[in-house]
Amino acid sequence: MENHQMSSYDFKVSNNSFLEVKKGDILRTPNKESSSKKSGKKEIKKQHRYVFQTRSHVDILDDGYRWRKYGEKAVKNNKFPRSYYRCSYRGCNVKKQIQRQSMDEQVVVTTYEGVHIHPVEKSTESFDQILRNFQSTTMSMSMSMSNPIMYLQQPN
DNA sequence: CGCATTTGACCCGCGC
DNA sequence: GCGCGGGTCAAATGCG
Repeated sequence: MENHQMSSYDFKVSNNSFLEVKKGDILRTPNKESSSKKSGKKEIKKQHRYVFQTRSHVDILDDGYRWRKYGEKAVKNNKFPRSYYRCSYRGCNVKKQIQRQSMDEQVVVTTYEGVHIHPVEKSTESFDQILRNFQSTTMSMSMSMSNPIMYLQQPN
């Protein structure tokens, strides 16, 4: 269908759904570098941002970390609300937002923001494996391509 | 009883 | 300056 470059990975998931992973662009601080204004308030800038586009009927994907939901807001162009999660570990400011596409109810966009400062609590069956694979691949890809897109799908 | 979720209010940046 | 869209807070509630 799409004319994107796609790499196929086999991904074992408990469900019968296949995963379609899309790498978002790494957004860093634009022109503003938080010079003055409120000092000691929000020093945290967006460092890493991974955008996962998952095709599944469940929005909650267990990646091994414990998340605490802290908000939910509806976005303008989508009929489904967006959920905001945060890592429960103290000091770990990793955020995560989950949004379902209105066009395709099955498509769930998961956005990770930041890096964890602690190891994974639970042993994820395959998600952390795919995550690892995904990260290493996209890192090398992002250097050459500005818009790396990957598709992961599970064969039945 | 401790922790996660819920949900409306609040807040902030931006465009008009 | 105000309204809007998006992000976060926090009190109440729920649940194991």
